[in-house]
Amino acid sequence: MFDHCIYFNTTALARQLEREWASAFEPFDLTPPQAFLLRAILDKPGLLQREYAEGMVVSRPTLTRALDGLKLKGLIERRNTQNDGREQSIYPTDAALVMHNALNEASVRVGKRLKKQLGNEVFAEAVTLIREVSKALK
Amino acid sequence: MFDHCIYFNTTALARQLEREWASAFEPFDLTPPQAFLLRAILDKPGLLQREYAEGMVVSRPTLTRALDGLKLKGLIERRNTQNDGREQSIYPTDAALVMHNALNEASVRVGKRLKKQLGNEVFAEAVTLIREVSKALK
DNA sequence: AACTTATAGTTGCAATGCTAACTAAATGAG
DNA sequence: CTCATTTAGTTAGCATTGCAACTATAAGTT
Repeated sequence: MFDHCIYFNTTALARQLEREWASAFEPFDLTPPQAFLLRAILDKPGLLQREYAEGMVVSRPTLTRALDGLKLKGLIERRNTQNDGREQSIYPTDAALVMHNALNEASVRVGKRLKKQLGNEVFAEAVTLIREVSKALK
Repeated sequence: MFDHCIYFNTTALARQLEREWASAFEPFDLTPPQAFLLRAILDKPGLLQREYAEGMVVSRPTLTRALDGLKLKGLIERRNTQNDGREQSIYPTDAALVMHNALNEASVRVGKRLKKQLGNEVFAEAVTLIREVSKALK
């Protein structure tokens, strides 16, 4: 019934992908949103919360709670910045640094499996179009 | 950083689309998941909860709760089936029947707007590819 | 007939996400 | 300098979602 509906098909796909990446990150005891945020922090440490929220395309309240989760697991810390009393910079802890490569590789592995199943071209085309739709909505 | 990641881009798009459809269904006081489920029930009334769950590609617990919401709004009712004491068939109430066309049209309108922005071809191609990825994950 | 297994639906729990409303600090205008 | 506005981050409240575990009924086995 909703075969041609972009909302229906995209949200369904998002849920399926969530499951795939969840099992990929399970060995790290991280959910996909936590793992992706941590990867972003490991890639570019020391940014403001606001900046990570923008990068992850989530609201600031969502980011606050995602960081709470990572903090609880001892993977990040918040540091007050020098100049501005409102700001907090985020840094990975040593425990997080250790996971850096394995985390990225676990994610890449899932992607590769999908690419193999779909063919590189179809996969790349899919990502491109998804991004195009996303861009059109901004 | 996650420009080529299908998980990242799909979940981000799903959240954007959620917002678009949320505002489309706001006049009906329905969230997108509620509205889509109701549309499915209006289109094919009298199926089992299990069957709607399959159709919507959500788990049965999720469907139970979505129906609870629609029930609370007086839009559906659960009827015990004749043969099997475990089963419940779902029917729309008169209040729901009245909304049928307007509901579908509200959804179509959002789709049309997006199609216009993207071009029919890009839009159709996007949906096709999203479905292909989805299928590959089954 | 008695016992095991499968199926329909529900409930508990946890995670993600948003909007609205809040605190605290910085900036800008008069 | 004072007051209004903006910005960074948090908190409250709600909806969606899934997994695991549960109840109740049906079906299949011995």
